[in-house]
Amino acid sequence: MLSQTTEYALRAVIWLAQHQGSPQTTAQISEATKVPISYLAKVLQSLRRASIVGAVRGLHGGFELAGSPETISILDIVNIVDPVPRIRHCPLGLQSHQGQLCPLHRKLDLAMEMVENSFRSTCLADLLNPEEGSKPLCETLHSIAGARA
Amino acid sequence: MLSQTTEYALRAVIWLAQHQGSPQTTAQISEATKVPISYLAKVLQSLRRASIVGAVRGLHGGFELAGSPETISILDIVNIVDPVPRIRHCPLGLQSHQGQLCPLHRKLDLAMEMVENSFRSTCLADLLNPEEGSKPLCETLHSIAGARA
DNA sequence: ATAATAGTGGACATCTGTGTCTTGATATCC
DNA sequence: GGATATCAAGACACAGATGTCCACTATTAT
Repeated sequence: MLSQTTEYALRAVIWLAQHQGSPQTTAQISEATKVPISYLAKVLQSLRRASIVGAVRGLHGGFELAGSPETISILDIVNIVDPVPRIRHCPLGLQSHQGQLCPLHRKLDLAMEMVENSFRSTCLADLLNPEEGSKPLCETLHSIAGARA
Repeated sequence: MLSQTTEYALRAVIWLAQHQGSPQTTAQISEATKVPISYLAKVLQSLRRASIVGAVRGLHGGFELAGSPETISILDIVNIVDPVPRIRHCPLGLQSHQGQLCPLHRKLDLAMEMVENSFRSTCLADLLNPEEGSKPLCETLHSIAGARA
């Protein structure tokens, strides 16, 4: 349903959101988020081309969030690596009922729409460790963040 | 998000729901639903093993719905061919916060839960051509059904 | 019985998502 | 300038989803 790549991309940007100000190397992000480093490099390239993250080359370089966690939504990330597959035309491909989906595809698309809306309404800031809230982050993201702070 | 196989399985069972009483051959279902016949045969086998459909062998054989369209939900079908991937444990696999998801995965799982609930609450009968309603089926399913009736 | 119809099962082929590796480009430090 | 650190890009490898094919079994009609 959600691709592995989507998981990876979201973990990476959340890590970056937690470490704004200092560029994070691919190796650092990989260690913290448990994403295979070679593959993470590719995912980060996609995010850079989409201007979600910025890259700083050379010593002390790395990646950093291009915008603010308040203005980047989950959907922004998802749309880059693996967009939600909305159903716009009859998948059987016939001509009649153009723009008019059958009950099955209407229902399926409605489910996709719900997912899309859910993703659109959640920004990265909503996913950071809320000090007031009672919900902890995943151990890795939390403890490593704490250990290095 | 939804696999091709899921699409195929749903098209097939809806066709069967529209043709209760007379077994439909793989060839008939394939033609009507535009699913590659060889692959459809495999999908139908999965559905048969799960007792969603019944198979009648030999001349005048085919497949027929095992239950009634009112009692079979979309989720029943989806669960057989490609279940909705709920997130039950932290995908990063660390021990602490067991049973406690981080905000990211809580959010993602919530989206999956919405999809699952939507599928659970819709039965095949809801997807058949509602004579009272204004929403037509996809052309193929509709017109071929009419042409053969 | 024989032939025709139709599902069953497994091997095989193809394509895409996932993941690795190597080489090169760019920036910093000394 | 040379050494080091780091991103950039593309070739290659692997696995699973998708799709095809064929030999086999079961049932029915004549």
